[in-house]
Amino acid sequence: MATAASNPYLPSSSILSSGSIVHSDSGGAGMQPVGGAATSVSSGGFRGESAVKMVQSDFMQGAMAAASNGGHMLSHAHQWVTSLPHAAAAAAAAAVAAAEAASPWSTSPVGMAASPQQQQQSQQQQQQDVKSSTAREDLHTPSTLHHRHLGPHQAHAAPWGGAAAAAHISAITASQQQQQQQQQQQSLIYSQPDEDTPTSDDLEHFAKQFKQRRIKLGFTQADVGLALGTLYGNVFSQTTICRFEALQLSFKNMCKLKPLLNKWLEEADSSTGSPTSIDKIAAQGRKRKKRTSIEVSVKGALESHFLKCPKPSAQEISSLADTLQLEKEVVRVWFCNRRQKEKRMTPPGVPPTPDDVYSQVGNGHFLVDYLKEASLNGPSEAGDQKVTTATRSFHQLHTLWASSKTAVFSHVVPSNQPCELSSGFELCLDGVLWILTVTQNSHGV
DNA sequence: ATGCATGAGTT
DNA sequence: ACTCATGCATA
Repeated sequence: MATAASNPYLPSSSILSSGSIVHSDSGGAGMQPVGGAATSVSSGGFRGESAVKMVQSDFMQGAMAAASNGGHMLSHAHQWVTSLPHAAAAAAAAAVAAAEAASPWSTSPVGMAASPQQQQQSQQQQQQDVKSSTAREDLHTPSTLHHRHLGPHQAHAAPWGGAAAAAHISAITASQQQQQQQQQQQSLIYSQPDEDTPTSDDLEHFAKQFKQRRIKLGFTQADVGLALGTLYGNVFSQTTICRFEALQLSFKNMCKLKPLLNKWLEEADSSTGSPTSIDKIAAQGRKRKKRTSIEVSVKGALESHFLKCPKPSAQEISSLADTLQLEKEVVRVWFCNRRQKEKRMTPPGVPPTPDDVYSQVGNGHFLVDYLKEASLNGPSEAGDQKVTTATRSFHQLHTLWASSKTAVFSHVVPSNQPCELSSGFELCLDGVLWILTVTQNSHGV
């Protein structure tokens, strides 16, 4: 398509000037204090607001998508192809065949005509999600939400709102319809005895338990992925398993995978011996475009734009790409991924509560404290002990912001272009706009 | 564990 | 051109 295929990507080196790129990303992951920090942070915010339980039943789409996943790798070959497409193709083909034959979802354990009772506390304003032109009115879930003190721009789409809104299963029964709009803020969720569509809490719990058992049984995420392939014909990567455990998939996606993982779990649980004979699937044949590493400052600029406009037009993307000296395609993809990130289960979009705002950032301190301290220090001069605090707060802040783990930090936006050695960030807390600036040796707020 | 990427399916 | 499910490659 018009996407990658047509673009003459540079094999490796220069996408930007030169050494400017490299490193960067790691900010989010690498800087996390301890392994699992990300999880705890996100789940914390999640639970805090968990009055909203989401349930939904349409995973059809997901199933279809999954079914096709085995095939995409053998579709075609091109510029980046450099390695053995054959073996891979064969393997893939086999996988596809298996998948089609098995079609685990045809007899899916999950209720299919279930209740589309999900709704979200969304405030999807200019969001597009309204794909279900046919089915029911949509959920503009209004009033019930907390307001967000982020005045200006749009609120980000609700975490799962997008997907939820897509609910199209038409087998809605009158009785079910009504409940949708209500029960949001109520923790009272009728939980059907059956394991129909799980609630977000169910998923969270399952994921946690799954991970625990998996580790106890001595399996790696990759192992599970492969096992799923041999057992049900659908191979999954370590990445996917990882994301499942970390609740970093869309709600719908989580629902789709849960049954499979659950099966695996049961099986692995019982057969305490050597699992099935799984041979590794050869590495993929088709070579991807070299992963572009986007500079922090550039990333900040992108983030900034994203907050203003999550869905820039082609034109805007072009100019933005031009400004940042990035390929248009890279920018486009960045936005796509960024949007997708907003929709993951780990709730970036949950309305920030005061508690969130004052959430701890480490060392027993609170973010706001850091900011205040920093502000007292004022636009300090040289690097002293005092500045250290500000510095650290900034780093903390930046780290959290970079990883976008919580709603609070997602409001932190870079405010200026990286033409110099300084970079600025704005943070809106309780209606107060904070602007942090960092320069070479001094740090001011 | 996560950033950038691909591709099928939609709109 | 977008969304969504996924994953290679990498920090």
